[in-house]
Amino acid sequence: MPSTEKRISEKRMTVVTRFAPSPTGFLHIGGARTALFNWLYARHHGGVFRLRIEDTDRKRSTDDAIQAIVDGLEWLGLDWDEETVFQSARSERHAEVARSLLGTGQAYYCYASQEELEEMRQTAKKEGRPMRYDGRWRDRDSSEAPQGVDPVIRLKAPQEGETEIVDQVQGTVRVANEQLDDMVLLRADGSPTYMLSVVVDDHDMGISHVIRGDDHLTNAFRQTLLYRAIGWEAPSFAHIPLIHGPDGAKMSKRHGALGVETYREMGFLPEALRNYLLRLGWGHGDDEVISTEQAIEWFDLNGVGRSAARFDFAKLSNLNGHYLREAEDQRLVDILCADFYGEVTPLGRKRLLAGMAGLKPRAKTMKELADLGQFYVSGRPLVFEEKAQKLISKGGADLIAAIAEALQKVENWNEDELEKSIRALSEQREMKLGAVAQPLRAALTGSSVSPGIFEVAAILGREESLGRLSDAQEQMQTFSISAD
RNA sequence: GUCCCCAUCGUCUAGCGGUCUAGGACAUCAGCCUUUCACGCUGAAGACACGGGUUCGAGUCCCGUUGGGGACACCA
Repeated sequence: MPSTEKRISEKRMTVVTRFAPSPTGFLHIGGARTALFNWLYARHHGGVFRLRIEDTDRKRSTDDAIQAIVDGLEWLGLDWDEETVFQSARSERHAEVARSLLGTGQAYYCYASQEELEEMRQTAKKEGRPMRYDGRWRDRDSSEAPQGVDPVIRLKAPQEGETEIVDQVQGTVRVANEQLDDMVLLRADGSPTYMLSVVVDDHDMGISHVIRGDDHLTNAFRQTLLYRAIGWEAPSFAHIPLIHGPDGAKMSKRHGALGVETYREMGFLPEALRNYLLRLGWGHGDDEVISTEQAIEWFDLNGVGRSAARFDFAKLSNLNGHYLREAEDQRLVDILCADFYGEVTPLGRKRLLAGMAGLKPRAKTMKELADLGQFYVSGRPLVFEEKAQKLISKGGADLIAAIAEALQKVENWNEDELEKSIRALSEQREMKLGAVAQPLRAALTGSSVSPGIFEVAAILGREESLGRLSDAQEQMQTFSISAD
């Protein structure tokens, strides 16, 4: 009723945002984006980004999940400020606020049973009314309370009028108070509900901006009512659209959402995921490739779109390929050895590093990069892919021998000399260069696809290259004689 | 069922009344490059959901329809 015209003056207060996941599973992609937006908003404004673990549901919360969330945020490079708040540790404070509301008449004890509540929902549904608690204990005296029933504390919410929130993304949204019921603040066992905890914690933590998923929009109304009842000023809300799966439905743990660690395992780089997530629902003109530094400078709530976006692996892969090409070779080698290969010898690492420039542009993910570079770290003899076997068989033992012979004569084992030698051989045999280069590639890499073969041979070195050539020669007989 | 939100190429989006014969990116297709595969470059195809208004003028504002999504716990 108070004309909500109260101007939220652009005060110079510090921006404090938070990411508040419940540790019931991994950090999924939607949560990661919410965290990213909060982080960017805080960093952009030189504010504070905090982490709060909403573990009030002790039955479903696990330490593993907390660890997964922390690991996920760290991997993504989203660092938070100040100490992490564990909601479960604050239940006494939450209960205290609920009780104080009892004192001011803004809340009341309710003794309704589960059965009664279920019945209310059924009737409401049947009568086409919103499914809500009917307020039967609103004005009843506790003296009427049934014996042996532990009551819950409910908020005495206004039943008429409407509640409005001015959302930074969704704009002004109002809902009739009739739609909102007297929500439970404190459970029968004395534990606080989510709605209460969130409001108290956000207030106590000094959160100025609540940026979260769209699915919380209706909660914002209830929370607004609570803020009002307590007499606190509500933070600024920004409800960002959800990420949908390729099928257009909300991504959830049940529905296609993967933990960030899975993206890591699939070979995506954190900076690529950050860039992709940023562009999912946020835009800055035609800019696509946006560095994190640039993102901090540009990020802004009014760049956030209002409609849900579908997750698209193809675009993420493309972006990943871009960042892969930009990445330092040494870093790539380190990731490969740590996450994708088993034991890698120092020599293998050296070759991998030397060959990285040629490998990089051919991969979109670290996984692909790992497969592509496998031949640099594998010991002899190589396992030959089917296509490689065919290439070698087709060329014939004679050709492999000729190649080996030609290479043996190369004095300076470098890319140029090697190329000259093979070109000469192909001319001499009146063959196209490819007809010679492909069998050579197959013998040196075990594959039909690789970086430039002379570069590969140069990096592998004379001894290794000739060794692989003779391996191919020896193993030829064992190749399934698939003429084609 | 009730309430809320959304609606531009297949996907992500630019567009904040005229400069839109609607731009970019990914994906797709064609070509160039080439020892393979990529990378890179060039080009092609491809969208304002529909219907009413408002206005000199609407992708841009309003209403409705349709379609999608979300929320309705002593879960968070």
